[in-house]
Amino acid sequence: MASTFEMIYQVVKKIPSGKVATYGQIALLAGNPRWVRVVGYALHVNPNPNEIPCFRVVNREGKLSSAFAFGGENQQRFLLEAEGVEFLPDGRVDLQRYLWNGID
DNA sequence: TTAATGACCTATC
DNA sequence: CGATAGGCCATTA
Repeated sequence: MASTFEMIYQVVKKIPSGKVATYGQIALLAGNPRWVRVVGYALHVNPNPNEIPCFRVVNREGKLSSAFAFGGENQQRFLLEAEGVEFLPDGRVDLQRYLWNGID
């Protein structure tokens, strides 16, 4: 079924390793830039956490939301660091270098 | 069917 | 520069 969630999941799964994407970027790549709310909701339900790396999805500041119920916020940082993503002293991801361009 | 909520973003004061 | 309000879409009650 080609629902909005499916496209969102597709984009999230398309995020290459060692890169991060913002909700707005995903929404834009999914088809509509106003799905930022839906993206958050889609990742909230997260039916396939093993296929959908929600830890690679960050907000506009490069930080993850407080409701990260995947295993803890440390888990997100740990996974991203394991992929080679650097973190700023503020606890945010260096979007300037690790933000996904939308191109594989 | 209407109303309310949400892992957001942008604009305005 | 910091905080507040509004808006968009889909899902749930």
